[in-house]
Amino acid sequence: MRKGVLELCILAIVAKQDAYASDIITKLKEARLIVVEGTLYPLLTRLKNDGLTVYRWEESKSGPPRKYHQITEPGLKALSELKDDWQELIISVDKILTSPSPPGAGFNPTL
Amino acid sequence: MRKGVLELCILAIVAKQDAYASDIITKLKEARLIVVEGTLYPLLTRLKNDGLTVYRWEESKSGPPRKYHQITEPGLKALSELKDDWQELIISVDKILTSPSPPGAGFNPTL
DNA sequence: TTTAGTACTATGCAATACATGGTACTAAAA
DNA sequence: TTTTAGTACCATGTATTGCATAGTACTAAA
Repeated sequence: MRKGVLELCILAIVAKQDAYASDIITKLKEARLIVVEGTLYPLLTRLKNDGLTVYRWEESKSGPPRKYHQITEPGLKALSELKDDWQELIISVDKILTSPSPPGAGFNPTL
Repeated sequence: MRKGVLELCILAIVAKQDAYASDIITKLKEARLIVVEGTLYPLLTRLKNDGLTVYRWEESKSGPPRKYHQITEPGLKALSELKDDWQELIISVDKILTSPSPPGAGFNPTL
């Protein structure tokens, strides 16, 4: 139901600019979404295996080479669909949370 | 991360009025959230085991007795916290989706 | 007596997110 | 030179969540 929110965020990030894992974690953290390596790496592998992203290696002056992830055409399409799903979920939950209480509800002498 | 959206919806529904399983499925469906029995019953059991709801049996004229679920004080507290979490998640995802692209992003001659 | 409708329950599976630990490269400190 | 710290990628196991499937049990109508 609420499947793929993290996927949505990561696709959105790499759609804006190619990024490697630490980049992505930093950007998620800036939005107060705490994600750790153990979550992110398998997810990036999944996105690649599904053809939604590709990557290239780039050397770094301060450590091992970096895997820069880049979105593909199918990735852009998936991103668009995930955005729509997300908006629909927000609307659905909002309906539940704001729907009016029927008369008499909330009176629970036995609680 | 996005843990407990269904839990939020179900707590919100029973907080408004005591309900049994088919009631809840109907109300979720009205908000375009499709949930089946196999998902709902274990979740209702979990809520009860966590002390967030209690239930009472009521006889029915058309079938077996119904288990009416009712929210408890801890349940109301949990509902309030889940609502806050949900709002924060919406804000976080929105930040990711609307954050500005850095200069040069989107120019990918190798894609 | 059988069939249909309603409602609750049990079991197993797949996906998601996390914890944990490991590998490997660079550069600075001992 | 060797050790330590920092950066970055990867693998494995586990808990939770949600779903599929199948089964049980009660009532009422055919």
